[in-house]
Amino acid sequence: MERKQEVSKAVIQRLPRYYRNICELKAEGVQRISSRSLAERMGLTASQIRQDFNCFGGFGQQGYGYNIEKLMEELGSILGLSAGRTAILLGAGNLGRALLNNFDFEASGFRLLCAFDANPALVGQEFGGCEVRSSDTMPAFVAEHKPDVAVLTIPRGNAPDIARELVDQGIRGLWNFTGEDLHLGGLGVPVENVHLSDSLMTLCHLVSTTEE
Amino acid sequence: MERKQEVSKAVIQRLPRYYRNICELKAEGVQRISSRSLAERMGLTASQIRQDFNCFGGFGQQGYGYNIEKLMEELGSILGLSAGRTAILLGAGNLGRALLNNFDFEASGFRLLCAFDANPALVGQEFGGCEVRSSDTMPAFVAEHKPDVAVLTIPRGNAPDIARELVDQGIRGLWNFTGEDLHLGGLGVPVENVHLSDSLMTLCHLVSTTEE
DNA sequence: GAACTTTTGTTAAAATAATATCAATTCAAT
DNA sequence: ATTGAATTGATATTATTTTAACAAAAGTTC
Repeated sequence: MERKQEVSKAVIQRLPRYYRNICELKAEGVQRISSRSLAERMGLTASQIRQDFNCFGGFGQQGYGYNIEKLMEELGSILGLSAGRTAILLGAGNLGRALLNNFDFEASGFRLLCAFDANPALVGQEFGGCEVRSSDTMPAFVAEHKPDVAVLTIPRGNAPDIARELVDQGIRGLWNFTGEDLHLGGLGVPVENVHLSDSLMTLCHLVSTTEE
Repeated sequence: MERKQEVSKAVIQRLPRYYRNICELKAEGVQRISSRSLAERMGLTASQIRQDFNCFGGFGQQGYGYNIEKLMEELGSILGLSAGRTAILLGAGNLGRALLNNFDFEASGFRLLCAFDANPALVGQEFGGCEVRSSDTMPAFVAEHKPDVAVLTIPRGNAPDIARELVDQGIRGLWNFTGEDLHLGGLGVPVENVHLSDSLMTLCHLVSTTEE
Protein backbone atom coordinates (compact mmCIF):
# COMPACT_ATOMS: atom_id res chain seq x y z
CA MET A 1 0.00 0.00 0.00
CA GLU A 2 3.03 2.24 0.38
CA ARG A 3 3.35 4.66 -2.49
CA LYS A 4 6.70 5.31 -4.11
CA GLN A 5 5.96 8.91 -4.87
CA GLU A 6 3.14 11.29 -4.11
CA VAL A 7 0.01 10.45 -6.08
CA SER A 8 -1.31 13.48 -7.90
CA LYS A 9 -4.45 15.22 -6.74
CA ALA A 10 -6.07 14.61 -10.12
CA VAL A 11 -5.83 10.86 -9.58
CA ILE A 12 -7.15 11.06 -6.02
CA GLN A 13 -10.22 12.93 -7.15
CA ARG A 14 -11.05 10.23 -9.67
CA LEU A 15 -10.94 7.46 -7.07
CA PRO A 16 -14.42 7.96 -5.62
CA ARG A 17 -15.91 7.82 -9.09
CA TYR A 18 -14.03 4.60 -9.84
CA TYR A 19 -15.25 3.19 -6.56
CA ARG A 20 -18.84 4.12 -7.33
CA ASN A 21 -18.73 2.50 -10.74
CA ILE A 22 -17.13 -0.66 -9.46
CA CYS A 23 -19.80 -0.92 -6.76
CA GLU A 24 -22.46 -0.59 -9.43
CA LEU A 25 -20.83 -3.28 -11.55
CA LYS A 26 -20.70 -5.58 -8.57
CA ALA A 27 -24.38 -4.95 -7.91
CA GLU A 28 -25.02 -5.84 -11.54
CA GLY A 29 -23.32 -9.16 -10.92
CA VAL A 30 -20.28 -8.47 -13.08
CA GLN A 31 -17.21 -10.44 -11.99
CA ARG A 32 -14.42 -8.88 -14.00
CA ILE A 33 -13.81 -5.94 -16.30
CA SER A 34 -11.10 -4.73 -18.66
CA SER A 35 -9.75 -1.21 -18.59
CA ARG A 36 -11.25 -0.76 -22.04
CA SER A 37 -14.79 -1.66 -20.97
CA LEU A 38 -14.55 0.45 -17.85
CA ALA A 39 -13.22 3.35 -19.88
CA GLU A 40 -16.13 3.06 -22.27
CA ARG A 41 -18.60 2.99 -19.41
CA MET A 42 -17.09 5.96 -17.63
CA GLY A 43 -16.14 8.10 -20.61
CA LEU A 44 -12.39 7.92 -19.97
CA THR A 45 -9.46 6.33 -21.79
CA ALA A 46 -8.27 2.84 -20.93
CA SER A 47 -4.75 4.17 -20.65
CA GLN A 48 -5.72 6.63 -17.96
CA ILE A 49 -7.50 3.99 -15.93
CA ARG A 50 -4.53 1.62 -16.04
CA GLN A 51 -2.13 4.38 -15.10
CA ASP A 52 -4.37 5.58 -12.27
CA PHE A 53 -4.69 2.11 -10.77
CA ASN A 54 -0.97 1.51 -11.12
CA CYS A 55 -0.23 4.47 -8.89
CA PHE A 56 -1.22 2.13 -6.07
CA GLY A 57 0.34 -1.06 -7.40
CA GLY A 58 -1.09 -3.14 -10.21
CA PHE A 59 -4.13 -5.09 -9.17
CA GLY A 60 -5.06 -6.30 -12.60
CA GLN A 61 -4.06 -9.41 -14.47
CA GLN A 62 -2.71 -9.49 -17.99
CA GLY A 63 -5.01 -11.11 -20.49
CA TYR A 64 -7.82 -11.13 -17.93
CA GLY A 65 -8.53 -7.63 -16.69
CA TYR A 66 -9.54 -6.55 -13.21
CA ASN A 67 -11.48 -8.65 -10.74
CA ILE A 68 -14.42 -6.55 -9.55
CA GLU A 69 -14.42 -7.90 -6.02
CA LYS A 70 -10.71 -7.33 -5.56
CA LEU A 71 -10.79 -3.93 -7.22
CA MET A 72 -13.56 -2.78 -4.94
CA GLU A 73 -11.65 -3.90 -1.88
CA GLU A 74 -8.47 -2.22 -3.05
CA LEU A 75 -10.15 1.07 -3.90
CA GLY A 76 -12.08 1.01 -0.63
CA SER A 77 -8.88 0.42 1.23
CA ILE A 78 -7.05 3.22 -0.57
CA LEU A 79 -9.91 5.57 0.21
CA GLY A 80 -9.87 4.39 3.81
CA LEU A 81 -13.57 3.57 3.83
CA SER A 82 -13.16 0.68 6.24
CA ALA A 83 -11.06 2.55 8.74
CA GLY A 84 -14.10 3.01 10.97
CA ARG A 85 -13.88 6.78 11.01
CA THR A 86 -16.31 8.89 12.96
CA ALA A 87 -17.94 12.26 12.39
CA ILE A 88 -20.04 14.88 14.11
CA LEU A 89 -22.28 17.43 12.46
CA LEU A 90 -22.43 21.07 13.53
CA GLY A 91 -25.57 23.00 12.74
CA ALA A 92 -28.90 21.17 12.46
CA GLY A 93 -30.61 23.82 10.34
CA ASN A 94 -32.30 22.97 7.06
CA LEU A 95 -29.14 21.88 5.34
CA GLY A 96 -27.84 19.95 8.33
CA ARG A 97 -31.13 18.12 8.72
CA ALA A 98 -31.27 17.36 5.01
CA LEU A 99 -27.90 15.64 5.32
CA LEU A 100 -28.90 13.80 8.49
CA ASN A 101 -32.10 12.55 6.90
CA ASN A 102 -30.80 11.69 3.46
CA PHE A 103 -27.11 11.26 3.24
CA ASP A 104 -25.55 7.87 3.72
CA PHE A 105 -22.44 8.69 5.73
CA GLU A 106 -21.55 5.03 6.21
CA ALA A 107 -21.23 4.54 2.46
CA SER A 108 -18.55 7.21 2.43
CA GLY A 109 -16.64 5.75 5.34
CA PHE A 110 -18.02 7.58 8.36
CA ARG A 111 -20.18 6.74 11.34
CA LEU A 112 -22.08 9.84 12.42
CA LEU A 113 -21.93 10.08 16.20
CA CYS A 114 -24.30 12.98 16.79
CA ALA A 115 -25.19 16.52 15.77
CA PHE A 116 -24.92 19.81 17.64
CA ASP A 117 -27.02 22.95 17.49
CA ALA A 118 -27.41 26.06 19.61
CA ASN A 119 -31.18 26.18 19.12
CA PRO A 120 -32.90 24.69 22.21
CA ALA A 121 -35.94 23.78 20.11
CA LEU A 122 -33.82 21.30 18.15
CA VAL A 123 -31.83 19.86 21.05
CA GLY A 124 -33.05 16.38 21.92
CA GLN A 125 -34.67 15.77 18.55
CA GLU A 126 -33.48 13.03 16.27
CA PHE A 127 -32.96 13.17 12.49
CA GLY A 128 -31.98 10.18 10.45
CA GLY A 129 -31.26 8.30 13.66
CA CYS A 130 -28.89 10.98 14.87
CA GLU A 131 -29.46 12.92 18.07
CA VAL A 132 -29.07 16.69 18.28
CA ARG A 133 -27.22 17.92 21.36
CA SER A 134 -26.60 21.37 22.73
CA SER A 135 -23.61 23.19 21.25
CA ASP A 136 -22.39 23.85 24.79
CA THR A 137 -21.64 20.18 25.23
CA MET A 138 -19.61 19.92 22.02
CA PRO A 139 -16.09 20.49 23.43
CA ALA A 140 -16.55 17.86 26.11
CA PHE A 141 -17.96 15.42 23.58
CA VAL A 142 -15.08 15.95 21.18
CA ALA A 143 -12.56 15.57 23.99
CA GLU A 144 -14.13 12.29 24.99
CA HIS A 145 -15.01 10.66 21.67
CA LYS A 146 -12.34 12.15 19.41
CA PRO A 147 -14.34 12.17 16.19
CA ASP A 148 -12.21 12.23 13.05
CA VAL A 149 -14.09 14.88 11.12
CA ALA A 150 -16.69 17.58 11.60
CA VAL A 151 -19.41 18.43 9.10
CA LEU A 152 -19.93 22.20 9.11
CA THR A 153 -23.49 23.20 8.29
CA ILE A 154 -23.42 26.29 10.48
CA PRO A 155 -23.88 29.89 9.29
CA ARG A 156 -20.99 31.22 7.37
CA GLY A 157 -19.77 33.95 9.72
CA ASN A 158 -18.96 31.52 12.51
CA ALA A 159 -16.99 29.17 10.30
CA PRO A 160 -13.39 30.34 10.74
CA ASP A 161 -13.57 30.58 14.54
CA ILE A 162 -15.30 27.25 14.97
CA ALA A 163 -12.91 25.61 12.52
CA ARG A 164 -9.93 26.78 14.55
CA GLU A 165 -11.56 25.65 17.76
CA LEU A 166 -12.21 22.19 16.32
CA VAL A 167 -8.64 21.89 15.12
CA ASP A 168 -7.38 22.81 18.58
CA GLN A 169 -9.58 20.07 19.95
CA GLY A 170 -7.97 17.56 17.64
CA ILE A 171 -10.36 17.26 14.70
CA ARG A 172 -8.62 15.66 11.70
CA GLY A 173 -10.73 16.91 8.80
CA LEU A 174 -13.60 19.20 7.87
CA TRP A 175 -16.49 18.79 5.45
CA ASN A 176 -17.37 22.39 4.98
CA PHE A 177 -20.75 23.58 3.69
CA THR A 178 -20.57 27.10 5.12
CA GLY A 179 -19.75 28.90 1.88
CA GLU A 180 -16.60 30.26 3.47
CA ASP A 181 -13.46 28.76 1.90
CA LEU A 182 -11.42 27.24 4.69
CA HIS A 183 -7.76 26.36 4.24
CA LEU A 184 -6.26 24.52 7.15
CA GLY A 185 -3.84 22.49 5.07
CA GLY A 186 -1.07 24.46 6.72
CA LEU A 187 -2.17 22.95 10.02
CA GLY A 188 -2.23 19.50 8.50
CA VAL A 189 -6.02 19.36 8.57
CA PRO A 190 -7.62 18.61 5.19
CA VAL A 191 -10.81 20.42 4.27
CA GLU A 192 -13.36 19.64 1.61
CA ASN A 193 -15.12 22.88 0.77
CA VAL A 194 -18.50 22.20 -0.81
CA HIS A 195 -19.84 25.02 -2.94
CA LEU A 196 -23.05 24.07 -4.69
CA SER A 197 -23.23 27.55 -6.15
CA ASP A 198 -19.96 26.97 -8.02
CA SER A 199 -21.47 23.95 -9.67
CA LEU A 200 -24.62 25.82 -10.70
CA MET A 201 -22.65 28.81 -11.99
CA THR A 202 -20.54 26.46 -14.07
CA LEU A 203 -23.75 25.01 -15.50
CA CYS A 204 -24.98 28.53 -16.23
CA HIS A 205 -21.80 29.19 -18.18
CA LEU A 206 -22.02 25.90 -20.02
CA VAL A 207 -25.63 26.53 -21.00
CA SER A 208 -24.66 29.98 -22.25
CA THR A 209 -21.77 28.71 -24.34
CA THR A 210 -23.63 25.69 -25.72
CA GLU A 211 -25.98 28.08 -27.49
CA GLU A 212 -26.27 27.21 -31.19
CA MET B 1 -16.38 38.49 -25.57
CA GLU B 2 -15.53 36.21 -28.49
CA ARG B 3 -12.78 33.79 -27.59
CA LYS B 4 -9.96 33.10 -29.98
CA GLN B 5 -9.61 29.50 -28.91
CA GLU B 6 -11.44 27.21 -26.57
CA VAL B 7 -10.88 28.09 -22.93
CA SER B 8 -9.76 25.07 -20.96
CA LYS B 9 -12.10 23.37 -18.53
CA ALA B 10 -9.68 23.99 -15.70
CA VAL B 11 -10.03 27.74 -16.19
CA ILE B 12 -13.82 27.57 -16.42
CA GLN B 13 -14.04 25.74 -13.14
CA ARG B 14 -12.04 28.44 -11.39
CA LEU B 15 -14.35 31.21 -12.56
CA PRO B 16 -17.08 30.75 -9.96
CA ARG B 17 -14.49 30.92 -7.21
CA TYR B 18 -13.03 34.10 -8.66
CA TYR B 19 -16.51 35.53 -8.87
CA ARG B 20 -17.26 34.64 -5.27
CA ASN B 21 -14.08 36.26 -4.01
CA ILE B 22 -14.59 39.40 -6.05
CA CYS B 23 -18.13 39.70 -4.68
CA GLU B 24 -16.77 39.40 -1.17
CA LEU B 25 -14.16 42.06 -1.85
CA LYS B 26 -16.83 44.38 -3.19
CA ALA B 27 -18.92 43.77 -0.08
CA GLU B 28 -15.85 44.69 1.96
CA GLY B 29 -15.72 48.00 0.11
CA VAL B 30 -12.53 47.26 -1.83
CA GLN B 31 -12.29 49.20 -5.09
CA ARG B 32 -9.32 47.58 -6.80
CA ILE B 33 -6.97 44.68 -6.41
CA SER B 34 -3.74 43.44 -7.93
CA SER B 35 -3.25 39.90 -9.14
CA ARG B 36 -0.68 39.50 -6.39
CA SER B 37 -3.10 40.42 -3.59
CA LEU B 38 -5.86 38.30 -5.01
CA ALA B 39 -3.48 35.38 -5.39
CA GLU B 40 -2.46 35.70 -1.77
CA ARG B 41 -6.08 35.81 -0.66
CA MET B 42 -7.11 32.81 -2.73
CA GLY B 43 -4.01 30.67 -2.37
CA LEU B 44 -3.08 30.80 -6.05
CA THR B 45 -0.24 32.35 -8.02
CA ALA B 46 -0.54 35.84 -9.49
CA SER B 47 0.61 34.46 -12.80
CA GLN B 48 -2.24 32.01 -12.97
CA ILE B 49 -4.82 34.64 -12.19
CA ARG B 50 -3.54 36.98 -14.90
CA GLN B 51 -3.43 34.18 -17.42
CA ASP B 52 -6.92 33.01 -16.50
CA PHE B 53 -8.40 36.49 -16.87
CA ASN B 54 -6.57 37.03 -20.13
CA CYS B 55 -8.36 34.07 -21.68
CA PHE B 56 -11.32 36.41 -21.93
CA GLY B 57 -9.45 39.57 -22.89
CA GLY B 58 -7.45 41.68 -20.48
CA PHE B 59 -9.62 43.64 -18.14
CA GLY B 60 -6.85 44.89 -15.92
CA GLN B 61 -4.73 47.98 -16.17
CA GLN B 62 -0.96 48.06 -15.96
CA GLY B 63 0.40 49.75 -12.88
CA TYR B 64 -3.07 49.77 -11.32
CA GLY B 65 -4.51 46.28 -11.13
CA TYR B 66 -8.09 45.19 -11.57
CA ASN B 67 -11.12 47.32 -10.82
CA ILE B 68 -13.40 45.26 -8.57
CA GLU B 69 -16.62 46.61 -10.01
CA LYS B 70 -15.55 45.99 -13.59
CA LEU B 71 -14.09 42.59 -12.80
CA MET B 72 -17.30 41.47 -11.15
CA GLU B 73 -19.32 42.57 -14.15
CA GLU B 74 -16.98 40.84 -16.58
CA LEU B 75 -16.91 37.58 -14.65
CA GLY B 76 -20.67 37.70 -14.18
CA SER B 77 -21.08 38.24 -17.89
CA ILE B 78 -18.71 35.40 -18.79
CA LEU B 79 -20.61 33.09 -16.45
CA GLY B 80 -23.87 34.30 -17.94
CA LEU B 81 -25.35 35.17 -14.56
CA SER B 82 -27.38 38.06 -15.93
CA ALA B 83 -28.87 36.18 -18.83
CA GLY B 84 -32.13 35.79 -16.94
CA ARG B 85 -32.11 32.01 -17.11
CA THR B 86 -34.89 29.95 -15.61
CA ALA B 87 -35.06 26.60 -13.85
CA ILE B 88 -37.51 24.04 -12.58
CA LEU B 89 -36.93 21.50 -9.85
CA LEU B 90 -38.01 17.88 -10.11
CA GLY B 91 -38.56 15.98 -6.88
CA ALA B 92 -39.60 17.86 -3.74
CA GLY B 93 -38.36 15.23 -1.30
CA ASN B 94 -36.01 16.05 1.53
CA LEU B 95 -33.17 17.09 -0.70
CA GLY B 96 -35.36 19.04 -3.09
CA ARG B 97 -37.02 20.92 -0.24
CA ALA B 98 -33.66 21.66 1.36
CA LEU B 99 -32.57 23.33 -1.87
CA LEU B 100 -35.85 25.19 -2.24
CA ASN B 101 -35.67 26.48 1.31
CA ASN B 102 -31.99 27.30 1.49
CA PHE B 103 -30.31 27.68 -1.82
CA ASP B 104 -30.08 31.06 -3.48
CA PHE B 105 -30.70 30.19 -7.11
CA GLU B 106 -30.75 33.84 -8.17
CA ALA B 107 -27.17 34.30 -6.98
CA SER B 108 -26.10 31.60 -9.41
CA GLY B 109 -27.98 33.05 -12.33
CA PHE B 110 -31.33 31.25 -12.24
CA ARG B 111 -34.92 32.14 -11.46
CA LEU B 112 -36.70 29.09 -10.10
CA LEU B 113 -40.12 28.88 -11.72
CA CYS B 114 -41.64 26.01 -9.77
CA ALA B 115 -41.11 22.48 -8.50
CA PHE B 116 -42.75 19.20 -9.47
CA ASP B 117 -43.50 16.09 -7.45
CA ALA B 118 -45.64 13.01 -7.88
CA ASN B 119 -46.67 12.93 -4.23
CA PRO B 120 -50.18 14.47 -3.88
CA ALA B 121 -49.43 15.42 -0.27
CA LEU B 122 -46.78 17.85 -1.48
CA VAL B 123 -48.61 19.28 -4.47
CA GLY B 124 -49.88 22.76 -3.73
CA GLN B 125 -47.42 23.39 -0.93
CA GLU B 126 -44.81 26.11 -1.13
CA PHE B 127 -41.15 25.92 -0.11
CA GLY B 128 -38.84 28.88 -0.24
CA GLY B 129 -41.45 30.77 -2.21
CA CYS B 130 -41.68 28.06 -4.81
CA GLU B 131 -44.86 26.16 -5.53
CA VAL B 132 -44.96 22.38 -5.95
CA ARG B 133 -47.07 21.16 -8.85
CA SER B 134 -48.10 17.71 -9.94
CA SER B 135 -45.60 15.82 -12.06
CA ASP B 136 -48.37 15.18 -14.58
CA THR B 137 -48.43 18.84 -15.49
CA MET B 138 -44.70 19.03 -16.07
CA PRO B 139 -44.58 18.42 -19.85
CA ALA B 140 -47.19 21.10 -20.52
CA PHE B 141 -45.38 23.53 -18.24
CA VAL B 142 -42.04 22.94 -19.93
CA ALA B 143 -43.61 23.32 -23.35
CA GLU B 144 -45.14 26.62 -22.35
CA HIS B 145 -42.40 28.23 -20.24
CA LYS B 146 -39.30 26.70 -21.78
CA PRO B 147 -37.11 26.66 -18.68
CA ASP B 148 -33.38 26.55 -19.39
CA VAL B 149 -32.39 23.92 -16.86
CA ALA B 150 -33.91 21.26 -14.63
CA VAL B 151 -32.72 20.43 -11.14
CA LEU B 152 -32.97 16.68 -10.62
CA THR B 153 -33.63 15.72 -7.01
CA ILE B 154 -35.64 12.65 -7.92
CA PRO B 155 -34.79 9.05 -6.99
CA ARG B 156 -31.89 7.64 -8.88
CA GLY B 157 -33.60 4.94 -10.90
CA ASN B 158 -35.81 7.38 -12.78
CA ALA B 159 -32.97 9.67 -13.72
CA PRO B 160 -31.96 8.45 -17.20
CA ASP B 161 -35.52 8.25 -18.52
CA ILE B 162 -36.56 11.60 -17.15
CA ALA B 163 -33.37 13.20 -18.39
CA ARG B 164 -34.04 11.99 -21.91
CA GLU B 165 -37.62 13.17 -21.70
CA LEU B 166 -36.51 16.62 -20.58
CA VAL B 167 -33.98 16.86 -23.37
CA ASP B 168 -36.67 15.96 -25.88
CA GLN B 169 -38.79 18.73 -24.44
CA GLY B 170 -36.00 21.22 -25.03
CA ILE B 171 -34.23 21.51 -21.69
CA ARG B 172 -30.76 23.05 -22.12
CA GLY B 173 -28.96 21.84 -19.00
CA LEU B 174 -29.28 19.57 -15.97
CA TRP B 175 -28.20 20.03 -12.37
CA ASN B 176 -28.17 16.42 -11.34
CA PHE B 177 -28.34 15.28 -7.71
CA THR B 178 -29.62 11.78 -8.39
CA GLY B 179 -26.36 9.94 -7.85
CA GLU B 180 -26.55 8.55 -11.36
CA ASP B 181 -23.85 9.99 -13.64
CA LEU B 182 -25.58 11.50 -16.63
CA HIS B 183 -23.69 12.33 -19.81
CA LEU B 184 -25.76 14.17 -22.37
CA GLY B 185 -22.88 16.18 -23.77
CA GLY B 186 -23.28 14.18 -26.96
CA LEU B 187 -26.75 15.69 -27.28
CA GLY B 188 -25.35 19.16 -26.66
CA VAL B 189 -26.91 19.33 -23.20
CA PRO B 190 -24.44 20.07 -20.41
CA VAL B 191 -24.88 18.29 -17.09
CA GLU B 192 -23.44 19.11 -13.70
CA ASN B 193 -23.42 15.88 -11.72
CA VAL B 194 -23.31 16.59 -8.00
CA HIS B 195 -21.89 13.78 -5.90
CA LEU B 196 -21.55 14.75 -2.28
CA SER B 197 -20.32 11.25 -1.51
CA ASP B 198 -17.30 11.78 -3.77
CA SER B 199 -16.34 14.80 -1.75
CA LEU B 200 -16.67 12.96 1.55
CA MET B 201 -14.76 9.92 0.28
CA THR B 202 -11.97 12.23 -0.83
CA LEU B 203 -11.91 13.69 2.66
CA CYS B 204 -11.79 10.18 4.09
CA HIS B 205 -8.75 9.46 1.98
CA LEU B 206 -7.09 12.74 2.89
CA VAL B 207 -7.64 12.14 6.59
CA SER B 208 -6.16 8.67 6.23
CA THR B 209 -3.07 9.89 4.41
CA THR B 210 -2.51 12.91 6.64
CA GLU B 211 -1.90 10.52 9.50
CA GLU B 212 1.39 11.31 11.23
C1' DG C 1 0.14 -27.95 -26.15
C1' DA C 2 0.70 -24.56 -29.94
C1' DA C 3 -1.18 -20.67 -32.02
C1' DC C 4 -3.89 -16.79 -31.38
C1' DT C 5 -6.28 -13.23 -28.76
C1' DT C 6 -6.71 -10.33 -24.97
C1' DT C 7 -5.07 -7.30 -21.70
C1' DT C 8 -2.04 -5.54 -18.37
C1' DG C 9 2.01 -2.69 -16.62
C1' DT C 10 5.47 0.19 -18.14
C1' DT C 11 7.89 3.34 -20.85
C1' DA C 12 7.83 7.01 -24.22
C1' DA C 13 5.61 10.78 -26.49
C1' DA C 14 2.33 14.37 -26.84
C1' DA C 15 -0.66 17.59 -24.96
C1' DT C 16 -2.03 20.54 -21.40
C1' DA C 17 -1.46 23.50 -17.52
C1' DA C 18 1.13 26.22 -14.33
C1' DT C 19 4.82 29.23 -13.37
C1' DA C 20 8.48 32.53 -14.27
C1' DT C 21 10.18 36.34 -16.83
C1' DC C 22 10.12 40.79 -18.75
C1' DA C 23 9.01 44.78 -21.81
C1' DA C 24 5.40 48.11 -21.88
C1' DT C 25 2.41 51.00 -19.44
C1' DT C 26 0.34 53.39 -15.74
C1' DC C 27 0.23 55.58 -11.31
C1' DA C 28 2.29 58.35 -7.66
C1' DA C 29 5.53 61.41 -5.85
C1' DT C 30 8.51 65.15 -6.12
C1' DA D 1 7.76 67.03 -16.33
C1' DT D 2 10.76 63.38 -14.58
C1' DT D 3 11.78 59.71 -11.96
C1' DG D 4 10.72 55.53 -9.58
C1' DA D 5 7.55 51.94 -8.10
C1' DA D 6 3.89 48.94 -9.34
C1' DT D 7 1.49 45.99 -12.27
C1' DT D 8 -0.39 44.07 -16.39
C1' DG D 9 -0.32 41.18 -20.73
C1' DA D 10 2.40 38.36 -23.38
C1' DT D 11 5.91 35.09 -24.13
C1' DA D 12 8.99 31.51 -22.69
C1' DT D 13 9.93 27.87 -19.65
C1' DT D 14 8.94 24.27 -16.70
C1' DA D 15 6.03 20.87 -14.73
C1' DT D 16 2.23 17.94 -14.89
C1' DT D 17 -1.14 15.17 -16.99
C1' DT D 18 -2.92 12.50 -20.55
C1' DT D 19 -2.48 9.52 -24.34
C1' DA D 20 -0.08 6.21 -27.20
C1' DA D 21 2.78 2.24 -27.95
C1' DC D 22 4.39 -2.19 -27.01
C1' DA D 23 6.67 -6.21 -24.73
C1' DA D 24 5.31 -9.63 -21.47
C1' DA D 25 1.93 -12.46 -19.48
C1' DA D 26 -2.37 -14.82 -19.13
C1' DG D 27 -6.41 -16.75 -21.12
C1' DT D 28 -8.85 -19.29 -24.98
C1' DT D 29 -9.44 -22.28 -28.79
C1' DC D 30 -8.60 -26.04 -31.57
